[in-house]
Amino acid sequence: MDAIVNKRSTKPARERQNGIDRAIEILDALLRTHTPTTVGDLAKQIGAPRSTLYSITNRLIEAGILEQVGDEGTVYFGQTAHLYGRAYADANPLHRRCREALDRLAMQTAATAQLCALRGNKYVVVDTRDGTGVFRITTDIGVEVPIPWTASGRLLLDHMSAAEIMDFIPDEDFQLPDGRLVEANDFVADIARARAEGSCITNGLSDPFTCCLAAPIRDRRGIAVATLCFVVPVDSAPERKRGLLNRLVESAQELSDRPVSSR
Amino acid sequence: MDAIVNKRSTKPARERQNGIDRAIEILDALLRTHTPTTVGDLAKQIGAPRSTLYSITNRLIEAGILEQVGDEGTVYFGQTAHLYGRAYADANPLHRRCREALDRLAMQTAATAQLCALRGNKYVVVDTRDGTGVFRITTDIGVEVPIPWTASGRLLLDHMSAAEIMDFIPDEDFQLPDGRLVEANDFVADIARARAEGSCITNGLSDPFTCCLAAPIRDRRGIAVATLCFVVPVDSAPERKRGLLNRLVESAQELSDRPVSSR
DNA sequence: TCATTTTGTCCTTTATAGTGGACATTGTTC
DNA sequence: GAACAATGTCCACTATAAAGGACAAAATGA
Repeated sequence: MDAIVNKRSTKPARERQNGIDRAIEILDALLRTHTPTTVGDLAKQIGAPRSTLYSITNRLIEAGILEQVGDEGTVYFGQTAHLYGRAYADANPLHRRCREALDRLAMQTAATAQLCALRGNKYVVVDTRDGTGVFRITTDIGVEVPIPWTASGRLLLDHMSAAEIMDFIPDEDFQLPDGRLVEANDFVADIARARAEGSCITNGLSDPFTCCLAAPIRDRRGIAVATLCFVVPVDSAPERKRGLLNRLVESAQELSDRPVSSR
Repeated sequence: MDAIVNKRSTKPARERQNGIDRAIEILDALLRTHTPTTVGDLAKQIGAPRSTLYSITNRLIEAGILEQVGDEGTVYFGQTAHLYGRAYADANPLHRRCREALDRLAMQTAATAQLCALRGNKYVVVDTRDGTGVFRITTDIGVEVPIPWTASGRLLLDHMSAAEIMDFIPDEDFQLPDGRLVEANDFVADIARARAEGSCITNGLSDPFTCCLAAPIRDRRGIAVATLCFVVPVDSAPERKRGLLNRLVESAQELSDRPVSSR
């Protein structure tokens, strides 16, 4: 049990935690499990006293950030959390434009279109438009996934040196869900190739039946801050994949800031 | 979107506040102002020491719940807040179905369609599909509005007695933006009529140029937990308003059909 | 049926986080 | 250029919240 691993900031797990830290741990635990959870379970997961969690969850419930789900004992995100999130999405110009692009892409292609980004040293799906086809591939928004499992992840690291990359990614994240190991050298080479080509494709990487196509959205410094991504069955026709990738690259370039000419 | 009214305690304004309370005050202040704000401003708004807010905002920024906006000094909601909100919206079955209904309604009618609910003793827009017409009426999601200003508000209170209603709504909320006063008796009568008719229409109430049409989504106990709502120009043709209202009532009834609790 | 586990609440203790200053910078205004 | 207003950081003090149990009640299972 990897109880108190604070991902984003390496802070020494003290014996006595700050209430805000505890609250954040609760929220992140719920995001990770992606399902309503009892307070006792939460306490176990994050290694905190139950009494502490009861008082904090009650306060968060009172504020509407959490809600009691169903009739018994589990809590999950509440309506206030939704309002906070909408405030973010509405205020963030890049995010707004990406949403429109997703709408367009999903509408035109009937494939699952996603907006992806980093969260700490993991990959997350930030937004998605699920495709309409029979093979409706869906992904949970916000669930953290090891970067080497994804096409987007390769693009999102393409401003880093090999050393930085290896330092950034936890060793265990190179192991795929089926047990295979992604070789560090291959991974670094993948990233260089993705950067050179301005896109990335993976076939049956994190899942044997899916193909991921990704294109980077870059800020003015040229750093990939997010990716647009299609998820389609791995056996889709090559020309369809090519067509999808072209659309993706085009949209992602429109969303990118124009690069700043060297100083 | 629980039926039980979200009771957000009127804090006894102690001299020394809990960190979590402070954090919630920060988030709610940002939701209220609906714009990136400096830490100093936040401190002024919620009456807290700047040093405290700096430490709390920094922690929230570290967690991604807040983000620094632009290059200077202001903070606003961050990507993590968005992920929390999406987790809520995806997990809440009623919310999911309402989103689909909004899509349908907005698509078919080209009017602005909204999902509204109570938050404490205020009315908020929870979700919206902005219309495509020339008079594109938009509302900020999550901003609290006095209940008497709205058509939906009348439906959302229709399980309360007159005394409960008057106790629930702050006196000052009966004053409209233009200074007019909503008479308590009229308001209670409005609510009774809305309940009897199963819908509510207001013309030029909170804004002289808009007409609001609303229909209630009820839980199995018959309590209105949310409303579907159209916002159109006040001078729209009566037959159009009637048609919109019919669609609204129909959709809202479909959403009321099954029990709301998630299991 | 009894034995376990889980749940929610309550209490005491003590490490510490929120406070209210001070301080040096930086940005504004006149 | 001086006067003023914000910004971000730091520090010492002490009210208080997280901790760690204890407890009854409810749920679970054997």
